Amino acid sequence: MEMICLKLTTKGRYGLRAVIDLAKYAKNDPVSLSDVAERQSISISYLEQLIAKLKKAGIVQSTRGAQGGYSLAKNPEEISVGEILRALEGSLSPVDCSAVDGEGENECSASNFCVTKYVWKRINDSINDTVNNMFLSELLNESENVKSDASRVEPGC
Amino acid sequence: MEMICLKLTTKGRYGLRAVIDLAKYAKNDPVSLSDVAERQSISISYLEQLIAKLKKAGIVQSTRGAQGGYSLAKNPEEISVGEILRALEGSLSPVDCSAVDGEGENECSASNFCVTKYVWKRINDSINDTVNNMFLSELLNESENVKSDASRVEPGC
DNA sequence: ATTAAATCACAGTAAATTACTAGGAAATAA
DNA sequence: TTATTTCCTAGTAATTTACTGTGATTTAAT
Repeated sequence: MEMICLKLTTKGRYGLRAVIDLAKYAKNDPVSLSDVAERQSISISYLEQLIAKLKKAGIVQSTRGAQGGYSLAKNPEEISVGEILRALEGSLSPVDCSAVDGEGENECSASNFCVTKYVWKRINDSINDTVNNMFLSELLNESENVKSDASRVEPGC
Repeated sequence: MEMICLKLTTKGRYGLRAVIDLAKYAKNDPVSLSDVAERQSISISYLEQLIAKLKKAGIVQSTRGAQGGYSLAKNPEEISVGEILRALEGSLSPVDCSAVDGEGENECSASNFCVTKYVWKRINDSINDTVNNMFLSELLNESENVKSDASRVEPGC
């Protein structure tokens, strides 16, 4: 299984905000990226690139043309934070040693085994356990516990 | 409490290898950085910068002059992977929103609360739980379960 | 049919970060 | 005194990030 890459870049941060925005505003009709961009203070061009990754991963769906836009492709309880971040950030491990995911191909040979691999694997596992078990629905609930528009954020958050 | 930054850079990767190297080879006398550098295939200049961070953090100690070098400043069971990585990588959170560590100063105001903060906090907590509870002694044990020199690694691992 | 609104695709680019290298000063054992 | 070592600071090439720009394609509304 693929692993996510941290520290998170704007791809992951902005992209997650965009997904949350869609979950809140695209319940009936799709919403245009310009709407999302304005609400989230992200440029449309950049958002386009992020949403393309999300679409490719089957997280959002699009309708083209006027009055078109984007909406979620699945129910919020079926979308994990893990799949969102992986779609946006790519499949990089904290370190680029494929031994970490146990696929064995480029794995360090037994005669040259790395202890540090053990560390990266433990870190990876804990990150993935966390994000694969957090679902968009949980975030929406969290945001409703707060009075104001929880999808609006300070720059950098 | 400070949080570590992932994806890990060469600072964290090389630095952890250097600490493991010291744990294995500097049991009696300090070992010089040139020895560590050769064993680990890392340039001395670069290692000097990394070891300076480790010294500042109280993880290693130095003896200057000829026949000098470095050794651990504490017992392996007292040195967590978390403190090693934080010393090397700095205090960055996955995202640069200080609300994550709960210090409150730059915290997003309640009227502008971010849901995403909740996500970063959960990720941070899981990473830190993991690395703060892994100790150098555990890595040394792991490495002894493998026949060959476990502190030698492939480049990139 | 035309137009306006939207997705889609791809190329380029300034700024920041990473991963080093270089040069030398200071300390100390032999 | 000399060789060996830590210590300190500055510089720099390569890479990555975080965008912007241009334009084609699709479609609803008029």
